[in-house]
Amino acid sequence: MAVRSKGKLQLIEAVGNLCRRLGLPRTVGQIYGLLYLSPQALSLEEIADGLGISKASASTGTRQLLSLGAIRKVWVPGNRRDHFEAVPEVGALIRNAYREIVKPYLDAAQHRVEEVVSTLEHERDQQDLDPEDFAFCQKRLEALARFQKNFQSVAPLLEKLL
Amino acid sequence: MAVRSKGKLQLIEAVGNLCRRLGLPRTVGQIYGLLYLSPQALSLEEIADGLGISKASASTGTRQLLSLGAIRKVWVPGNRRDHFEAVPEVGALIRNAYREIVKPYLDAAQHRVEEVVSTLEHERDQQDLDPEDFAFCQKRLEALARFQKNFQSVAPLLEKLL
DNA sequence: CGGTTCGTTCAATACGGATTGAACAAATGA
DNA sequence: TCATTTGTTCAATCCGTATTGAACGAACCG
Repeated sequence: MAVRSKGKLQLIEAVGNLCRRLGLPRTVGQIYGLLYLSPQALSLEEIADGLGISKASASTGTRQLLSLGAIRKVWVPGNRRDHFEAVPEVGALIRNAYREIVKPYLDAAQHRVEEVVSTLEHERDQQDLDPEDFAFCQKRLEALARFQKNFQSVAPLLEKLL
Repeated sequence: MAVRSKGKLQLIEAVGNLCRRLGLPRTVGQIYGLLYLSPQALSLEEIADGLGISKASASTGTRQLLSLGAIRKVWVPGNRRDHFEAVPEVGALIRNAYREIVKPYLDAAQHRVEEVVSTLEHERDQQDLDPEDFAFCQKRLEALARFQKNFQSVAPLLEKLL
């Protein structure tokens, strides 16, 4: 049965839009919003009906949310279906997302900048890159690496504060 | 003339991908990457040629970057064309983006949560929402508002550290 | 004034990824 | 064992938006 409450729909829509901004499917946010305001755990079918989306979307959406640690699968006695409930600690979710997604990305980025520098060095040695041009790029890339390093050093503190 | 250096292309691609993740057009990131590693300011046509994109894309892309404060328009003596250079202080760019984009969004979100609560109160009063259900939602939304408030209070500190 | 050179705008297209329907697999119960 | 319920997978579709070509306007030059 579709969600009737106008207020709940407002929140569901808002979380959906937030997820879209963050590069996640809108349905993922909608599912989390629905569960966040649901006193009982909901089955896949209840989620799909509640939001007016397909069972397939509900299935993939819940799986993404599970892998993000944003929802939990709970067992409802006397019921074969899977049921889901929201993990309501939003701060913990963000900390986790940082550790699992942002942090690894930043580490990879650091490495990528180093690769670029060594590629440029190689090109300079092969006379494929003007030395002056190289010097300029090196300066810029070093500044970038400095920034990244500084960012990574304050990140743990930041993680605590959330 | 298209960019030849493999190293520069690596960085251009990386910044393009980063922008895509952030919900910005890939070309915007590519333009910034190109300018970030360019000793001289470049004209629109040089940007378009260098990246193999259309003049139209270069035009809209530079405008977005200008509005973000990520590039500057510079005047090159004896040349009618507009020229662009990167603002290389990445930290300042991020701080600015936070102030201009993230902060306003968070403020609006705070307000939106309050709206949801009042909508739900109204629905409860109209017997459209079960009182127990309402109480649960209220609890959840209050927790959410608390989190937002806490986040906004540490944000200024965070801004300093970057 | 024409004729060029530039930059912007906008309707049309292209593209990536979200969403879905249908087929499938797994588990349950008669 | 077969029928039913439930969840997943995947190719096909849909949709939003990035990108483009072409037309336009503005500034400049002879």
